[in-house]
Amino acid sequence: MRERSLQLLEWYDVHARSMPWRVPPADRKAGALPDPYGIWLSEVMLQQTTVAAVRDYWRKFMGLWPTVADLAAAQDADVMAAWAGLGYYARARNLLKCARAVVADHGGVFPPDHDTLLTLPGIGPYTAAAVAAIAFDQPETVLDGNVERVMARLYDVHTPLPAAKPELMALAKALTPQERPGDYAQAVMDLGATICTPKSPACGICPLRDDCMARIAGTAPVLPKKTPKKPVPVRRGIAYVVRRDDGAWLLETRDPKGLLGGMLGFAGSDWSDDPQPAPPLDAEWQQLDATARHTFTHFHLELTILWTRVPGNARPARGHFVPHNDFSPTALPTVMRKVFDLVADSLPFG
DNA sequence: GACCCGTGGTA
DNA sequence: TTACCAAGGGT
Repeated sequence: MRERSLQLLEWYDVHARSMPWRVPPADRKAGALPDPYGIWLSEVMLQQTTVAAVRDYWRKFMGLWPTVADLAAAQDADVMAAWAGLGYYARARNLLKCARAVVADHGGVFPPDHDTLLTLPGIGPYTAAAVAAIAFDQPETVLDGNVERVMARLYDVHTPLPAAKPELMALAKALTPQERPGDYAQAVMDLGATICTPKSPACGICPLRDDCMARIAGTAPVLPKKTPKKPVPVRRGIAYVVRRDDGAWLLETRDPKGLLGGMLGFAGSDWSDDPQPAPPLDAEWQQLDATARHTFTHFHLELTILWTRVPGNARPARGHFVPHNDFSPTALPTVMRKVFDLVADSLPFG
């Protein structure tokens, strides 16, 4: 067991990917550790999200809020706007809750142990282990999609996910070394991301190829097995775009719970098989030729766009007018950004 | 365990 | 174009 983890660490010493939040293996071996705040921020952003998508957001957040105390003191709307486009917006809401809990309950310092980290909002089993291992070099075992795949192949596990998780966790734990656990955690994930990939794994250049039971059995490309997913339905809806004569846009902050919770958006109907009209004010609505299409995790959405212009004395039943100069489309979640772009492309007042 | 929750890249 | 997939967490 120890042999395999050492092979992986030697591979990582040469092939570690460079990331803005990462301390390279040479520096860690010399005793350097990363800022726990930056590691926590990166791990939350990386939940179900690719490294490529995270890089710029991480830099932006570190520039706007360099410490956990800065983030804890930020306005909710500013954080949600900065997160716009990254998805899974409950992460941003929990990010703020967590930062404020660290300041209020832990003296503004991230706790180093797994069990205490686990009590914080937005930190689950994976992120608690990742922060403990990467930021504090604790011998915790991370189990993410990469590690699941590497373990399933290394030991030729055919039990489908997610039922296989306990088994894969036990295998991953047995492989975790006491030396350099932080580098080891990152090494397994780098291996999964670059060599032991979901499709067409590069077994020929894998540092664990001689030990890999799935490679020997020829089953690596079909592992890990997964229980089939349900088909995603199509839902429809109506988006109402209102432009006031002075250029202001009618927007609303969505309910903090549920889909796109806490994010800015245009007023709209429900999203369902048979959406009911729900205009935010009385007006002569014009239908846009184009339809906004967007796919969420569990359904496809087709949005009909109705637009209108209203005078300065208009009083909407829902939402609020945002002056043209205060409005930034980048603060919108992607589906609302698509609506905005279609309106801007089709109408003279874009 | 089941379900909800975004987005962009890739084949 | 469709379907899968990515450093998961909350309920």
